[in-house]
Amino acid sequence: MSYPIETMRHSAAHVMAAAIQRLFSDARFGVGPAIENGFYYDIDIGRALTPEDLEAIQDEMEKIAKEKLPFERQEMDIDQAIELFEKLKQPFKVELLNDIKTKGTTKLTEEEAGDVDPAMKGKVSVYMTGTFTDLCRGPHVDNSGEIGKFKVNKMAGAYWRGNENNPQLQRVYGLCFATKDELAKYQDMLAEAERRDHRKLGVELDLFTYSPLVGSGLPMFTPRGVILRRTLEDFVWSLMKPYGYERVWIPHLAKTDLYKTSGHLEKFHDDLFYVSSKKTDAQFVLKPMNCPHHTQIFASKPRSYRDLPIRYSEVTTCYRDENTGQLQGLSRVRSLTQDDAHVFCREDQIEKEALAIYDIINKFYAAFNMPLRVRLSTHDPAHMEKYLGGEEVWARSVATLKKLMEDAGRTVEIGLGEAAFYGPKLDFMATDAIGREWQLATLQLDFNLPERFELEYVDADGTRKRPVMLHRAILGSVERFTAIMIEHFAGAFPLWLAPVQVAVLPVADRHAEAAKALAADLAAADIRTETDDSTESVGKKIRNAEMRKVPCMIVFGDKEQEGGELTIRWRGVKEQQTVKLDAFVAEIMEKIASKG
RNA sequence: GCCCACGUAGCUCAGCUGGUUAGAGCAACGGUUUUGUAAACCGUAGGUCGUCGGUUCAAGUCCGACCGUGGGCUCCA
Repeated sequence: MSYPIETMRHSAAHVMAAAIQRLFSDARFGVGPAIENGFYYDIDIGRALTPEDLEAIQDEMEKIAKEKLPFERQEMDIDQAIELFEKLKQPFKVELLNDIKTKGTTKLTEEEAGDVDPAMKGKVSVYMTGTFTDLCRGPHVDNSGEIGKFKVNKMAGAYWRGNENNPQLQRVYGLCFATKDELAKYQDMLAEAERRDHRKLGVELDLFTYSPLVGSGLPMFTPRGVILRRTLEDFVWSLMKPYGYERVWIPHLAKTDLYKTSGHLEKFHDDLFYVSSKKTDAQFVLKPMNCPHHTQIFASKPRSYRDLPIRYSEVTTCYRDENTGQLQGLSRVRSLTQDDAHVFCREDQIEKEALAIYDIINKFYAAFNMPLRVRLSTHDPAHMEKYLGGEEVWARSVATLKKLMEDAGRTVEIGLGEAAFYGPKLDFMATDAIGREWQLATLQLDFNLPERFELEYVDADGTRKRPVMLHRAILGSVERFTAIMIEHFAGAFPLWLAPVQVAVLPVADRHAEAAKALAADLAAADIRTETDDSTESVGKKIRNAEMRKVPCMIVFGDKEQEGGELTIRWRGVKEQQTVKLDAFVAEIMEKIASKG
């Protein structure tokens, strides 16, 4: 008999709870759902779990699986269940039952409720696995032997019901798959992800660094890392420029008044860095985003309908005071650089502008071989009170975005009611080389900021109208994107991105001078070149270049110095190639131009 | 911010239950070698064991605070 994987994973959570109960008889249980790739259970055993405990839990689970204990369902009145779980000393379960009794659901928000089975009104179901009894809606597998292959793999603190005012429980995670192969494949993927970890490769390849004196979450980029960043930025700019984008520049500080007007102060006040002045009473903040500044450039003079669209772009750093515990390598930082742009346009221009942005996004991700998935977050027509602007404008904008994606031949997932109050948006999810998906590019319509800042243009009929604002990012945050690229390529960047593109390796001292001259020639053609004139063997120089993942090596000895041909070794390829300098430069230039 | 784990040379790691001058490999530096496709050989230097405080005759090792890093705190009976 085969079951849906979610059923197996959820059942595995029960089996784990049963194992934990055998090992720690006074354990109190929170909730234990199936999750992506496995399951977890929140527990409280009065002390911290150790890695040895996790192994013991895994062993006990395997025993229970062998015992093939049946999952037995029993239905009872809620009061009866409360009595049962009080007797079992399970206060968290009793709390859930009281919720069901008063609210009919354990869901935390109203929106999630409403899937209550009418046949179960006033009643709940309880599942028993051996001596372990759990409040559970089910369904489950028949017996504990049918939970597939599993591995208890990590633990972490988690607040009861996700609220930091509640007691903190320990969350024990497990992986669970139907077959051994699938579990092994997933574990391999995790191992591969670890091998590619940008934090590790960032140090090895000398791309970025941190300092405790500068502060956590504030990465600094080394010369090599900056080449990577700049190359990405330049590429995006080359795609944007033909569409009439212009560059602007804004300071990294602003008075709090700016964010009072935009509404961000109220919304993000805990996440801002405050800066005070001893010379004035004004209170400043480090900018957490750029849109408010950009509106002020737009507002700096009267605008005609003929001026629109106005497209401001800027690659600039923002600062957000994230919880220190949430910082993570380059992916979650306190100083993040956005490749930001804002388009101010008339409503009838939305389509054309959105199409241009889509084109830029599409071309950009194609260059990385990263497939895209698109999600359109829309308004909920039944609750227009939640949104700014009339339903007509919303319906038109959503239809425009939707049509755009359909014309482009993309299937769009619709997130009904998931739009921000100020406008609908398109999010683009890119899949990396090991199958992980990242939300990167985004395109958002904004009816709110033009309103708040009272932006206007004079229309053809002489009346003042409000422009629509489009926010868009292609790579999101440069830091996060760099991290994803490092992992996507496992540090082995293609030629056009590689910080060092060609390494010239002189065979002996007597070749060093000519080798350097060759390197200078290549550098003159804008090829990033380094010469390794250390007194090491050729084998060692090749090994070093391979370890630094330099895409192209030129071994330069007597042959090359006398004949006019170069000996080329491409990264990871044993066979060498012999070419003339001109042909080599042409080949490299061609590869760089085609993003090879 | 909260919970848990971790922090020994630039990097990767040893250092047993607290007990003499804290070790190794790679990297760096010096010398010899002048090398032809993934590691030549010899030597030198480099650490207030994250920081500060405490316990002890004695602390890298135990305790506390702070700093930093990692896992998680969204997945709902």
